Amino acid sequence: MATPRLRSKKLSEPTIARLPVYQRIAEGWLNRGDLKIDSRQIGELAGVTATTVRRDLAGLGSFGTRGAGYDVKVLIERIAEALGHDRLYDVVVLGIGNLGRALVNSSNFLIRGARLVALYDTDPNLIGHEIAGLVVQPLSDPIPAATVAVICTPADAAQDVTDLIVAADIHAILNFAPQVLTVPLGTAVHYVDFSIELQILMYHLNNGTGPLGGGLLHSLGIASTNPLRVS
Amino acid sequence: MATPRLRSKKLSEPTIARLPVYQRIAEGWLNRGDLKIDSRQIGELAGVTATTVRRDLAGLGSFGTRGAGYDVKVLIERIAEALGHDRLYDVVVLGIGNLGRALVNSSNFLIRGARLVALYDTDPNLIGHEIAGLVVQPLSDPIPAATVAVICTPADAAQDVTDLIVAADIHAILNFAPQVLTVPLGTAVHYVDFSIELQILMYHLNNGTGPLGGGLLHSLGIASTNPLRVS
DNA sequence: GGATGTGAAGTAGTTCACAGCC
DNA sequence: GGCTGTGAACTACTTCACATCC
Repeated sequence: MATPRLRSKKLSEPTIARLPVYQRIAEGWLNRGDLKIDSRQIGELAGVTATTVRRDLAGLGSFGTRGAGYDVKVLIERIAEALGHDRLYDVVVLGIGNLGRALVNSSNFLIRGARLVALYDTDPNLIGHEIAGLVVQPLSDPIPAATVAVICTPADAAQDVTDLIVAADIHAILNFAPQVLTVPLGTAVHYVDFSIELQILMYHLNNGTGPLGGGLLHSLGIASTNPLRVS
Repeated sequence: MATPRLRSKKLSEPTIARLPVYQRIAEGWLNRGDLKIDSRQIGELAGVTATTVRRDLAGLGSFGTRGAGYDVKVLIERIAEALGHDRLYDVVVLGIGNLGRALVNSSNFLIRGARLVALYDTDPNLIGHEIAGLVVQPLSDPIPAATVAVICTPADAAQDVTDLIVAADIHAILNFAPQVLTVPLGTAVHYVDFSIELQILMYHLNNGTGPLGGGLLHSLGIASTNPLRVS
């Protein structure tokens, strides 16, 4: 058996969002020389229950050893496979302002499998300059048929840029502009919106869910020094 | 009746994340002079169903008019109330690299109610410089008892900075560093992680859920040009 | 003993369908 | 007519509890 090359049937959306966190935890563990980790340890560090961790990982095929936990290296590898890190992804970034520069220069943004292939902007002062090893191009240049486009433009430019992206036959967009995009059916858009994150925190501050309750457990979870529940 | 000052009992986590999107849509509507909007229109622009919009808004008290929709101004105001925008939030930002600068200079990050009160960094070249109207301070300076702390440091500095934040009696943290934080029970941490967003898109690219399926409908939803389902 | 993996139960969120009101 | 607001049905996710295997 041993789970064939078939990309594990279908993972739930929350699971997909947690896998990169588990992977990062495992990498930290590996760097410190630990070769085994169990679901309780992962759960504590990720801010979720051990059961959730086991269910998530069970979805990638059974590779844990009962009584011992998971082999850290295998864990990292399995998550990489599940997320598709074994393929190569060409990424273009449009809008090289502060945010765009922060992203392309960040050692954490482009993980294994992702490769930056082009940068675009409209600012004449930026065009021609080399950033992160690439020369910033004007938006009038043709956009290559990359895998993922990242939008870091101001909100009012985001839709125009999106139209260019769609015309370039790119079907996945990561949008940092605070602007809902209109795209043809078949193009995936994922939104990252800083102010929304701040507003969610603000809501919880007002309603005790956060500071007083102690168990926020958001999208990616909350870590606490008393990881073991009072039970 | 008319919903008293009581902060609407309790909103679900997904609802809270959608409200800012509705609000932004309403603001765009208002800027274009439209004073009425209905749940179907909001839903199309936000990438969710009209029913979901109505349920979300019903949680803020019944202020829609049957047959007509919602008054845009009232809608904006009600969401602001629900999210607690009528209070004042002091925000400190720690780590003024590219990302920190992008945030504090962004017109979208600090919404009504949020006020930037201090910036911190360790880089001697930055300390003393004025950014976004504030002088960057060294981390050795005392941190004021603000409402929210935003961490934009590299991953390896994040935990140290967190300890300073906790010592300063701040109970809400927005963390942009790719690092799970350990905080005392009672401190809310919300994570924003760019590489995770990219990885989620990559997963969907591999599994057809995104580009081929057409209906991603992520955390914040996907917009499509054919908003009406083929039904 | 100890930790995985998983049916079964529980909980949360979404969608349906329609009564109620404008 | 049209659109809101909501009980009821459904779907998705999490947690419990335990059989299973090292």
